[in-house]
Amino acid sequence: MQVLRTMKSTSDILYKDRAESLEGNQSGKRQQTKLANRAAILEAGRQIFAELGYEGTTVRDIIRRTELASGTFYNYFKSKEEVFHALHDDGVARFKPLLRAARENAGQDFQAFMITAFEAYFNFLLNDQTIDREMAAMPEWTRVRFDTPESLALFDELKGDIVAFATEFKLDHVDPELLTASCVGIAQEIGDRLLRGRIKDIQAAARFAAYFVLGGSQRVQSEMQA
Amino acid sequence: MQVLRTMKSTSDILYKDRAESLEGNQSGKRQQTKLANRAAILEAGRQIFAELGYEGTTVRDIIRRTELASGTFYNYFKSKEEVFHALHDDGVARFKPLLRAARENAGQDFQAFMITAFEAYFNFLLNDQTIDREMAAMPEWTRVRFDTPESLALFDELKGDIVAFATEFKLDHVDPELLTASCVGIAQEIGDRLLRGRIKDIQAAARFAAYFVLGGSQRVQSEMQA
DNA sequence: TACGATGTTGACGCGCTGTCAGCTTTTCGC
DNA sequence: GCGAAAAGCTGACAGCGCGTCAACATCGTA
Repeated sequence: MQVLRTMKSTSDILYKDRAESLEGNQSGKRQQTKLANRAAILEAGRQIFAELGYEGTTVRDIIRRTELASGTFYNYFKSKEEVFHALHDDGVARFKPLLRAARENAGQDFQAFMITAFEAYFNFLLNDQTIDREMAAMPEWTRVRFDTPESLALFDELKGDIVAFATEFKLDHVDPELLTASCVGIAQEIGDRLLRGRIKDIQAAARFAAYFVLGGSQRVQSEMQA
Repeated sequence: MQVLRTMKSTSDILYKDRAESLEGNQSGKRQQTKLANRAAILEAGRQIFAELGYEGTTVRDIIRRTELASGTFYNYFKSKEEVFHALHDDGVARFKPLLRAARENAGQDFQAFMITAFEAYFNFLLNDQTIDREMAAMPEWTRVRFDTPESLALFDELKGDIVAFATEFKLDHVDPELLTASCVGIAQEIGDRLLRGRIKDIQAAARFAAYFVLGGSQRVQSEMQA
């Protein structure tokens, strides 16, 4: 049985939009069911991953939460991994504009950019319906981390921004690769602690991270040119 | 058939030592085979994980590389996850003394401590027989990350060191939790890029990270007290 | 309406999981 | 040494998830 009625407000619309952009968007009944099925699988996946963790969930668990037959799953995704990647990329796509906004609003102000960017990331992590959020909050020892092309593209964009500011501020002895890596590492590790409640204050954390990066870059610059 | 002859130089001796410290160490034949079996499973696990990745390997793959029967595996470990954790903790245990040495040698010199610690970590990552190394080098999108109690203990020790230095240098407005998180994040992210060859020069990376942390801490201190 | 195209269904074979009754080896008391 | 008991190894087995595919249902089209 196909799924058509199970359209649930926010996230499904997102999935649908994304899917539409990938395929031709004639709106025959065929196309509609395909979209609805894809959305249903993704939504089910999101729920199940949040409940059972990545390792714990099976393709069967996901498909059982929909009204589809097991075989149908494989018309849409190759594996649970692919579902997770789709959900992850979805999150990245939603975050991207926030990073862009941070850049636009900051103008030439490196510090403002950093503060806004970190704060946007932390807020996103805590408030958006990211799968990563639910999973990081789980008390497991074994975590999964994803480096999809989508994430890597985001990192590259960030690196571009950072290089631009670094040039502007004459940080010519600061390796952009190392600097970007550091920013990402700091964001991830602090983000993780925010998710687990070991750190509470988002704004304080964002300011910390921003000042840290600024001070760090300058120090590297002065030490390296010596 | 039990395994006794398969003793292979370095790593097995490690496993054996660790296991011995856990159990009573009478050296009856029984005890000896237990040690050898445990070591054989761990060594097989190390190999298979490196070949097939975490997700890709099964308990059967591991046990098949030893001369033991499938049921025997469960006398030693509950799952492949537990094998991985044991291997991981093994690595942590080998790294710990390196961190201690860095602290001892540095004396009151924060900068020296940071440089040595980062360099020790990066060298360890690249040269020691860590499973994490082999796995990070794999071109996968889906990675695993482990936070065993052993790792967490290491982080705590690091945090202790950092707090000591922070006190010494009057960085009283720098949140130790955030600072430690940043150090760990930087180390991990740069370490990852070293493993994948995106960054080559270990010493340069270590100096970068150290100066970055020092400059970052100072900047945070001055900004936060303002 | 009728027919091809497209998509769905669920049963099937395969491989992995964790267990357990039966067997082999070691230990221990005498 | 010897024999019984304890410890531990073994591999077959039931249960389940995986990915496939022939049969079936539904849609698009003339």
